[in-house]
Amino acid sequence: MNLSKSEEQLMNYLWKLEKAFMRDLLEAFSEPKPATTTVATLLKRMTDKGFVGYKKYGSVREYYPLVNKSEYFSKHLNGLIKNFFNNSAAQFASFFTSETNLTAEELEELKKIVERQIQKKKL
Amino acid sequence: MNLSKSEEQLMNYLWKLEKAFMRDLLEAFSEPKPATTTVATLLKRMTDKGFVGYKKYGSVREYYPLVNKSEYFSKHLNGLIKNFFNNSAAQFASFFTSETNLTAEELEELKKIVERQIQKKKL
DNA sequence: ATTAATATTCTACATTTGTAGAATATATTC
DNA sequence: GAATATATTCTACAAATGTAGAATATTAAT
Repeated sequence: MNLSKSEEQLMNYLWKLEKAFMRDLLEAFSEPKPATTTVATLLKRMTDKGFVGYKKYGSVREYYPLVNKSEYFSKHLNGLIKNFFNNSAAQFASFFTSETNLTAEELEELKKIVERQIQKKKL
Repeated sequence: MNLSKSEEQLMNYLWKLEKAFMRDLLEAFSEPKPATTTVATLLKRMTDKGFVGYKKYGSVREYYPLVNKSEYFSKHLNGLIKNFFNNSAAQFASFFTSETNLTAEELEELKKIVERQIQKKKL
């Protein structure tokens, strides 16, 4: 089961807040904010799908993510990679660096990151 | 307007084939293949959405992509990046290298790619 | 306690998506 | 040309999604 676009957006707020009451989530949206009931519906669906949990304080719920962002994201990314790059992460990486316009600094940064990864592998 | 999951899959075959008749597309699917009408419906929707064009040969159509794969993909990716990484490609890159498990060779390859990009920037 | 604000549940409904049958048009083969 | 295979159009329908009103429960404020 997967999150839909708007569920994903809400999930993002939840990841950022780490835990949140309805109020907090509504605040997170920029204008025009969706109706409370809309958010409630989404939360219910997300809960049903197993992406969101909550703790009850009286009758009010404090929601929190049940999946962590990088986990979710990397699954996503792997799907994309599989779908578009015959499952080759390297092929994707190549595409990524040429198509995403990183600045010189970002590229240097990326290079360092890669080097660090290489070092790690060598241990 | 965006492609749905199964439209995307079909689009992938079309990108690979560059141009194709109904028959070719059906062949591209692995078992269990969808019904011809299913593919036809998808093609019609994709045509309506402006992602696919065709040339008529008599009454039969040879379909071809109207958007190119990297273009489509990079838009996609940018969406993801915007959505998950506050629009920072570098942040994404960092995530990517640590989460996607590239082999040592792939990392070296990636490093070269990045270096090449850096060189390009310097010109 | 009464009122006002909020949260939750239920219900609803238009769109989009996944999937394909029926009917029809066309092309191919014997 | 009759039979067969194939493509296209039309119609259909269930599930998922985006969105929210109505009703209700709960909490906070006066």
